[in-house]
Amino acid sequence: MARNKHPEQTVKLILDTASQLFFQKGYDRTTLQDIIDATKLSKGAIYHHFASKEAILIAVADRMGEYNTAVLAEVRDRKGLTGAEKLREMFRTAVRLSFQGGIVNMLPFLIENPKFLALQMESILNEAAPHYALPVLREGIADGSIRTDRPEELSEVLLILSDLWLHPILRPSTPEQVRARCTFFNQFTRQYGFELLDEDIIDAMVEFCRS
Amino acid sequence: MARNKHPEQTVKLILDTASQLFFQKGYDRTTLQDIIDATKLSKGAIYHHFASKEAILIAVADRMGEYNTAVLAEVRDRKGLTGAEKLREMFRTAVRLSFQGGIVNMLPFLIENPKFLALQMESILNEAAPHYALPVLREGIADGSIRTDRPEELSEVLLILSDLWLHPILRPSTPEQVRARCTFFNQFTRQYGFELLDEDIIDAMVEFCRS
DNA sequence: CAGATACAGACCGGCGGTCTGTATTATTCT
DNA sequence: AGAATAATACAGACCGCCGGTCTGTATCTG
Repeated sequence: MARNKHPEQTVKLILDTASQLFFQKGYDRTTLQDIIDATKLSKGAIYHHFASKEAILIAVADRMGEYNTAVLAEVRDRKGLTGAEKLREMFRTAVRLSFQGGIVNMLPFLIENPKFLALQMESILNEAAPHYALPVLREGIADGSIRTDRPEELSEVLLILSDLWLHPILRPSTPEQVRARCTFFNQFTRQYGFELLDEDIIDAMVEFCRS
Repeated sequence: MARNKHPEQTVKLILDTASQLFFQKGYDRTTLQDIIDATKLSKGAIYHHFASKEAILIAVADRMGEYNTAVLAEVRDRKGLTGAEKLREMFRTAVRLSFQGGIVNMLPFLIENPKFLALQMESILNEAAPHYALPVLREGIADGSIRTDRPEELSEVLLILSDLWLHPILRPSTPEQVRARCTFFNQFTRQYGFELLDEDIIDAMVEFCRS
């Protein structure tokens, strides 16, 4: 085939295959030849759709990010919930997302490939915090379910702590450590009038650590 | 010269040159040829002292870490200070270290080279928190200058927040943002009975952001 | 004088990336 | 409508360079 009628399918194939390989072996250890072999495409095909190997990585990250933010946006725009309730729901879905299917398999990937860690920090501070957590915090302040005079900073700290500290994916932890961190996190948020982690989520995180 | 009487000097030369290059161009973009050109050594010499390019990076990181922890250990073991005072002193020296001479030049380096970011997170959670912040926190609890029932978690959160969130080095920030974050951070620690950032440090951070 | 040490530098496989070629589709012109 | 032309979607040979190895050699130590 020389001119495909549906090049988007080829792009999707490349992205799917590449992300799988990145997860398995890490970005550095995945060569273009690996992607070529797995997709049975040619080097020309891949470089026709992507400018570089790193462009593939960024596209993979973007696609993941878009899915996550779409889910978060849905919660943010839901009606009939207080700010605190929305925030709780966001955390629930974020944890659920990360555990089933999605980010779970990234364990070795994230560790092996710090480039992603940096991208994630960037997306936390430039996307998730200002566009998703912050408006919900503001709602919570308005409806009285959240108390703080610095929502901007609180939104950043909440996400930094949950993603980089609390989330057990990033490092090996014992169940006790996970529980202790969750308790501390709840103590922290209680200061602002709300609590995000209930027993269900904590159990899910603990359970994940066992495996 | 074929057999040097002081090979340690060669190692130091490699480490000094490499760290400088890593800072300037980032690890990935620094080639072994760059190091060879700058040191005027041969490839054989470098691979005689280091097993790989990454081994050089790790050695550079280790050397920096050793210097930092030595300074922190000195504060930790000082006599005649309360726990809260020691913690404050640790933060002061950490900021001072990072601004004058040391980590300042790492700005593009850390951003360009996420491998270091991962190493830093590891060292925060495995070294700095348990061995330096935690004992000081315990002292503070004993002498009444710090109040918390979860010193382990607090030590981790303090360092995560200060290093990855508060520290302006990692991302561009306006003076207002820096001040707001510092205020939030002080509000946070006040909850545990102490305050870490005084006007001097905040001014130093703001000043740094201008340049 | 016999290792062991501290280099020097040619050499190599493989990597990311480029470049040219070609088949197929879309567009334009008459 | 249909031929000419351009643009697209690949294929795959090719290239420069990079990290790493390997052999050779001069100097020091025991």
